[in-house]
Amino acid sequence: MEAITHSRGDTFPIGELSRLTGVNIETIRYYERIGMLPAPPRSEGGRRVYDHHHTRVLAFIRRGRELGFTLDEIKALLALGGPERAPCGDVREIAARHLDDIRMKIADLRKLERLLGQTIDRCEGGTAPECPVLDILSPEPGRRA
Amino acid sequence: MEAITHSRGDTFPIGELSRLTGVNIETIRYYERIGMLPAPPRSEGGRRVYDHHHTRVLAFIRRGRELGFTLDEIKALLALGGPERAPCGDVREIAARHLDDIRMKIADLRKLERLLGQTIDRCEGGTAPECPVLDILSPEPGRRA
DNA sequence: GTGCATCCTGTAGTGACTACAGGAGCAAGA
DNA sequence: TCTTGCTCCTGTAGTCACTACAGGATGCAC
Repeated sequence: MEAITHSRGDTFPIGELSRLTGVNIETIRYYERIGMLPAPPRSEGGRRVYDHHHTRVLAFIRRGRELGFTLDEIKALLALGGPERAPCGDVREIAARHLDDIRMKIADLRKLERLLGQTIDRCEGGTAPECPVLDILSPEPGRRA
Repeated sequence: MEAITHSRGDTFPIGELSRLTGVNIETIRYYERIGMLPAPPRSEGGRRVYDHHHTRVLAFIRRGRELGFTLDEIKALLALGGPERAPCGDVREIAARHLDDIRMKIADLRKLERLLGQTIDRCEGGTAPECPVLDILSPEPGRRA
């Protein structure tokens, strides 16, 4: 009463993997090409045959990307989380560095939010000769003629 | 006692424009190629000769990029802020849309910050077989062996 | 057996740069 | 005058993380 598309219960083609993980088919093949995702076995007809393991790895990659990790960072995490779950400290370091980045990004964006918000508030619409939005971008506050 | 590099007081070569605005030389040429920055006149030897106007436009572009506008948005703003400072309402709309984006980005990053922060806190370092950082990425909370 | 969805490979495009090769111009010093 | 060395030129290719498309093969249901 579920998963009718699976041919043998636990293997499935690329389209199904795509549906399961929400990762675009083209992107899956791209990941394989650049070595992010292990190349799966092929069917007689040459089609990729995936199993649950691929779903896990791909979901991991996807989540990592959503969290803003680069593919290289994710590759490192995957390697660390591999066969024997090597030094957790290493994993932690990657994550901590990443957290710093995130905090800086947030700080920048908030500054920007304030600036842009205030500026828009000062804007009346219409065809005023002095537009605060354009002025905040201009490095020279004085010159408007 | 200043600006020795300027040959004639108010015109200067690309390297100087780069220094003045903090924009990479290659990027300046790139902007010219894609029509972001007006092509300057050339010297006899074929070198680009810039003046203060270019500094202003380029600084505008740079600031816009720092604030996260795309080049297309900046192009639109530049057009709007052009010869006759057309409808300020249009400018406002671009900026407002952009502000929405920024707010969403901030919200996302904060969620992420919390998640990552909590996870790292739970991490002891060492070579523990169970690493919370790797687990937050794993879609299956149960499976660790 | 026919139609059609799904899959395959390979290439090229995206945005916003950045890097490099290979050469020309230019200014200052010996 | 010549040389050194910096700046500049064009053009092309690389980056990241995809995305899109062409042109063809496969697989499955009816």
